[in-house]
Amino acid sequence: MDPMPDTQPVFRALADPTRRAIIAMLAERPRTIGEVASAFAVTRPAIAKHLKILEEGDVIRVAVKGRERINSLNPEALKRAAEWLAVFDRFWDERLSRLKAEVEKTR
Amino acid sequence: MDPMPDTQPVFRALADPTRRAIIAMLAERPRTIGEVASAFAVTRPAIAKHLKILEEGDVIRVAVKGRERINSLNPEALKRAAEWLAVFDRFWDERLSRLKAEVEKTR
DNA sequence: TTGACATAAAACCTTTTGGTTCTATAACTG
DNA sequence: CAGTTATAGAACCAAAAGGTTTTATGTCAA
Repeated sequence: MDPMPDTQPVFRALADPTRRAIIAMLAERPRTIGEVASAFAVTRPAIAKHLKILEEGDVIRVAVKGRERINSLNPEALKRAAEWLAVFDRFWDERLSRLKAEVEKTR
Repeated sequence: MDPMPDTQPVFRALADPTRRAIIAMLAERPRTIGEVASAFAVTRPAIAKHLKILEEGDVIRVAVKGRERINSLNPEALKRAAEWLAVFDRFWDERLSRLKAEVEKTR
């Protein structure tokens, strides 16, 4: 009944406000776990767990560089969630929906 | 850091696959709790709880009619989640993002 | 008014979530 | 090599999530 079955990990990743804030941070630029953690009041392991969940949802990609793990945003995953929601676009903006369809077709 | 603070109830509502399926059902037409429940393997109270969470996120609106509660989709709430995600659009489709901005401006 | 029906509400249970602290391990750096 | 740094990982905890069953309650229909 869920129109797109593999959206679960993404929506799960998006469910927590700290994780959404991390997404916003990483949209700016890639960061190490330590850099991300220093921006929040919670402990490093807590942030590491959030990052793992984001990784499971493919919302972030991790590059191991020496002893550092550099986390960067993978916007494609967010696109999946956005597309799920786009199915309902017609209910609140018929016009935008048509434009979107046009763009999808012609690109 | 979360660009839009009151998105939490919506994203929370969207986090569960059963609730997303309910959203899809109600997009079709409004339904009573019983009607919704009959489409799932879980019990009626479980569905009632899901509907309450959807209501808390303002994703559905409830009209009490006699002994029935008629649940209908409120797409505006989904729009809020979609808009949060739209901030990241430019990362995966620069062109669509510009079109969207245009639509917002001229309507 | 009596029974069936739609839902509410309480009590309870198990698993997951989001967090902690403490202990390792591996990699740079002087 | 020695010390510091970046992260991993285990063990643990409280609260929330998702579910159940059982018990009420209000409403419709005969």
